[in-house]
Amino acid sequence: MQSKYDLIAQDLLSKIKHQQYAAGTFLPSEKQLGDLYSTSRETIRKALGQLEQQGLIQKIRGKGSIILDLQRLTFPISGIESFKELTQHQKLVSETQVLKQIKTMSPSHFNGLTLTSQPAHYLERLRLINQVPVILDCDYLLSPPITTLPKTAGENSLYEYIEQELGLTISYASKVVTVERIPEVTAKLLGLGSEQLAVVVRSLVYLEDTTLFQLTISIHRPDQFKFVDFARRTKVTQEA
Amino acid sequence: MQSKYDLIAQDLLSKIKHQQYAAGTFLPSEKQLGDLYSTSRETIRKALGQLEQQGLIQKIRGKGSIILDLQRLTFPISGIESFKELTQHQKLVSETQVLKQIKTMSPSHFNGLTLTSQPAHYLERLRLINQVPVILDCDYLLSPPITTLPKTAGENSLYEYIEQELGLTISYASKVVTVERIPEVTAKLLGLGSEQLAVVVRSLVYLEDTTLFQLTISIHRPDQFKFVDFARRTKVTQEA
DNA sequence: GTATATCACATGTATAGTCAAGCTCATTAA
DNA sequence: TTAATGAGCTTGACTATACATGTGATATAC
Repeated sequence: MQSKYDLIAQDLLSKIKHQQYAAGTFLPSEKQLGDLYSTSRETIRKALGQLEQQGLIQKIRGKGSIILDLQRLTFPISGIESFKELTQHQKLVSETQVLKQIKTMSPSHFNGLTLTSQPAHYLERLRLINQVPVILDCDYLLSPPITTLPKTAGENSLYEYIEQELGLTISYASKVVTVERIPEVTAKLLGLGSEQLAVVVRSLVYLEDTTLFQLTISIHRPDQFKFVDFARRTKVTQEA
Repeated sequence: MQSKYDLIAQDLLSKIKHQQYAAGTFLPSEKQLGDLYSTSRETIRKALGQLEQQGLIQKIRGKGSIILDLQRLTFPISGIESFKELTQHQKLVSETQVLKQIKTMSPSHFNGLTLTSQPAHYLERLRLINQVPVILDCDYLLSPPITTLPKTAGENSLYEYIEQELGLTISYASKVVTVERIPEVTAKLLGLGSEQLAVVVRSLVYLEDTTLFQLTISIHRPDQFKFVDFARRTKVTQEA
């Protein structure tokens, strides 16, 4: 069940997308929205806080919440999204080829970290957009908590299987993006010549209870790679 | 002046960094923290919300707030940080060479967007870490709101000048990261051979009142490029 | 005419309270 | 012994209220 402020945030998002609220104009005031949705101002503020965090609106003290231009925020790979979710939003013709699916042990080193090696399902998938290979995804799905992994899960949406079928809640991820020379075998898979550079995204994905459940090495064709990010200047400094 | 929950968030962050609260353990409960800081539970919750957003803690319903491993979150280029802030956090020996500083007009096209061309200060700076060139930054600082730009601002911290001297508040940015072939001239500046790929980050940076004030093209040496991101799975879907 | 004061309204911060729901553990009942 | 219950903790959601502070327009005083 979703909370009231989640529903309001989604409703506002939908109204913004359908231009019932136009970019550059102000939303109704928090009080007015509270009356509209029959809720308190704090609940409205939580909904608006979500939209602000995602870069859909900008709150200005004493004035109101102005709607930002959505055009400038297309194709966000920021956040945690599955390939299926990503391509669906962009309405692209996508395809996934499962190259390998075996049981093995997870690597003990990742992103310069030492991890405990655990039983895992190893999954290798090639992603194509408009028949062109763009990404090679290599996943380790740790065996607790993911004990069984049907073949169809990899072909369809892995996250859909994990969240819908297994009832697990994916919570957060840390990612490291680098540019590296890749082995000739993988370069060929992506249709690249030898001695080529590729964008490598290494992710550690965690569940709600902070359990690590997925390690992913995602290799992108550099000429197809595009990463769009929205960032807010944080007040809390990271220094001592 | 900072708010109470900002101060609490910073205090908790500092205590986590200094391992007064160890990774993997739970923070005191919201009620206990409220007593500790002599404040209400809601105020504590706002502070904890900030820390959760930044990936420092994970809140678990019914249990508490668990402290995540900071080691796994080093070198975040996510967010909006100036080069100086970035290198200071990492305690790196950095240097900035101002290559060019002239008045010109801002480009009318950027990231596939059409913008209105405006008077601007154009700034070209080479960033070195440990005497090695790693980034070439090309900035357009729009003339309203940034009318005067002393030479020292570019050499020291540009954001310090904008925030401290001019009293402007930097609020948010949209970034697009791609990998591109770059002109031989710029490749030489970064110590790269010809026909080389580089990571190009194009940013639009805005003030609190949604005024665009900065356009940046940041060209990174691919072998030195590293982007670390923390992401939470969002509940609010971007689809219709 | 111009500057100032004021007022209405916007968001920001803080507090106190209520109820729901998840987790842990001890007690109880079968 | 085992299973169910419930107390007491936790966080999540929501409401109501108060006051501070920024914005903008109007009215007032000079």
